[in-house]
Amino acid sequence: MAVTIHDVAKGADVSVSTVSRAFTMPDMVNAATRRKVLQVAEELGYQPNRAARGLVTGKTGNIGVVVPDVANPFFSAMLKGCTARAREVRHVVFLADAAEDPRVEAEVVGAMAKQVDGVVLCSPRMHPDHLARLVGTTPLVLINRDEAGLPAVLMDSADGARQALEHLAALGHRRVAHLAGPAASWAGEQRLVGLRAAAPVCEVETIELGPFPPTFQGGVQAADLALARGVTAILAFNDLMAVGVLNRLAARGVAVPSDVSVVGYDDIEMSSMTTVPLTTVRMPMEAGGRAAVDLLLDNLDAGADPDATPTRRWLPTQLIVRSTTAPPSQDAAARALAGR
Amino acid sequence: MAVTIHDVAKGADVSVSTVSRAFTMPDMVNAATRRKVLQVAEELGYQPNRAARGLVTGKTGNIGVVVPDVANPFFSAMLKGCTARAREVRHVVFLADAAEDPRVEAEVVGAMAKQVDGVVLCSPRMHPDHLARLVGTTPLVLINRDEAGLPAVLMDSADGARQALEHLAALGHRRVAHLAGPAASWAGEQRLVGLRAAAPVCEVETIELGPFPPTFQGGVQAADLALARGVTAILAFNDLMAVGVLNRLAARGVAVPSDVSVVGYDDIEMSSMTTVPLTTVRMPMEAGGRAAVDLLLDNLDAGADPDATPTRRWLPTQLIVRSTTAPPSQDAAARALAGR
DNA sequence: ACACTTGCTGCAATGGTTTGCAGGCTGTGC
DNA sequence: GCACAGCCTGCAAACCATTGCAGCAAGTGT
Repeated sequence: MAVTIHDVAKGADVSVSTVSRAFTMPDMVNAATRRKVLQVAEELGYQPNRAARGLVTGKTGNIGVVVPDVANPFFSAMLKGCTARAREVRHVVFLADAAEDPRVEAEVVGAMAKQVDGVVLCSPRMHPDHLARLVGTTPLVLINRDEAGLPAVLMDSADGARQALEHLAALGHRRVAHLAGPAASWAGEQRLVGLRAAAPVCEVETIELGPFPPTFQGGVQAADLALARGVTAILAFNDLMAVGVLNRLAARGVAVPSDVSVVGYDDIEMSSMTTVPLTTVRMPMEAGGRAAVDLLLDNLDAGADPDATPTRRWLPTQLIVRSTTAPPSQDAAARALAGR
Repeated sequence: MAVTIHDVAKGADVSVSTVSRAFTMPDMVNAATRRKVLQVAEELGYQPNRAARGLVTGKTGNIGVVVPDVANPFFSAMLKGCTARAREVRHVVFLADAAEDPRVEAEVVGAMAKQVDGVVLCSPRMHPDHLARLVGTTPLVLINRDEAGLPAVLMDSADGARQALEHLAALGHRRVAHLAGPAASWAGEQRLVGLRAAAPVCEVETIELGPFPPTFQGGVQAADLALARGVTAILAFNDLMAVGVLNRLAARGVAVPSDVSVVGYDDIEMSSMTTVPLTTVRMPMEAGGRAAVDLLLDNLDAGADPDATPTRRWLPTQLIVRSTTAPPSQDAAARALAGR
């Protein structure tokens, strides 16, 4: 049924080798022959079977991507970057959704390992030991996790935290809550180190709350706790949580940004669509996806070359100031000062 | 590097045939032998190369999924359904993002055709002719598009429109705007037919506006047009647009739902997170993805069996009433009656 | 003791592609 | 007219797994 290289060979009256070369090493075949082959291939709608190629060359032209949850806008944006870049370099992507389960993460890379040239692991939650067992199975690139000798694309979350805190400090906030996400999150850790480093120099007191689930509901839940600590500003683990905070605040009648300022992380699409658009630290999600496939491919080319191997690629983050941050009102500031 | 069936065979001191059978036809091999083989395989971390299997059996255990845009929550939910179901039936998915470009759609299915058992096309925008050319290349299943003899999973958008309109009519609305999405959308057409059928029986006058881009901005833009026509309710093509409408309405100081009611379609996550939660027609996106892979697999099993082939699978839609719909205020109703 | 069935196992062919090697043809320089 | 180089091209092996067929040993029935 499907048209193979043999059909093309027959049609162009050459051997399969020639057809193969016409595609993969064009200047080794006579121009006229090549034209003929390509034309026949076109007519027949022939496309080489990458799987078969993979068997012999070890390079399939496929790359795998594993995400904890495709439906999470943070990861779907990242995935978008991966697919877009992959297409540009004529690769195809294998996708696996780990359903937020660390065990399936390991399992799925096993399932695709043989069919891909390498795998991009987006914010893997899996245990370091499991990760270690995967090394050697297939080339790996991590996004937002820094482990052993593995190449990784890292977003400068710590610096993002600094930017956010400086912004709040400049507005006059002196007491701000930080809502942590999942305990196992590398990005979360980074934010904490950034925050702790910046707090003294900004002269602001930070109240660390959490961990909370990094969801809308997590934000709703956290908002009340933050409020109880009498802060004038809230730094949420991500935009989803920030939106939850916003909602809860509105429900309780506290005005944003006059009573309380709110800052998120990520800058997902939704952030600019809220009734009062969200100030947030933009994470370069799509760029991260692109960078990861580039890194993967670079490492593949480098081959066994020992000194050209694993690298980290740092991507900058940037504070996007919108409308949920402003100087605290007199009242709010006073209450915060009272430390209530 | 990678461990092959030969390594296992050597390790277990049997032939490759036996190893192969131990995996694919377990009861054809002696229990003791099988145990040994499986154990060695486990130790070595062996996983069969599905690509190689595909070459000889014609069944790779991979399925392809093509979406117009992974970052669109509607499609990422659908994709989630596909990956989840695929995993349950021990398949792996190939993903392609067509970047909303009808031409890439065709191209990418070509690129994966040989490596997958079949392809799920989510709301393909491509021209019927191109679609026709793809048939025969590889088994296909459509989601939200009804074409020629192709198997498809269809969501009952028309009925959703009816539900929405009946709801509004019952609340007392007599003049409602419908904001159309992209002209080429099958779902969009369906909604219109549902709407036009329901309007007379509900005794409501519908104002058809559009097409608009199915985005937040599209909604912002459309809101003013709808307002100018003096309607008391707005039916938006999807939730993204509905949120845009909500935003614009808020900006212009018109109260939702007292002045104007708003209804969306899809029920993406965001819909329940808006300051006033959105009433919307839920589309079973994840279920649609799951149904599509089931349909694909069923058709594959049916094989060439001619009467067991293409089918349509209809999925119901359901109105989710939240807080953006209510009876129109006296004022609003009067203005609408005046037809302004 | 014999023929026959049953249950396992191995051999070898198969699938689509790439690639090292060798062979053929043409052209060049003397 | 000859040797030699340079282009092209084809042959055949290799990659990893599956599967029809045949072989072999043990068990069954008489």
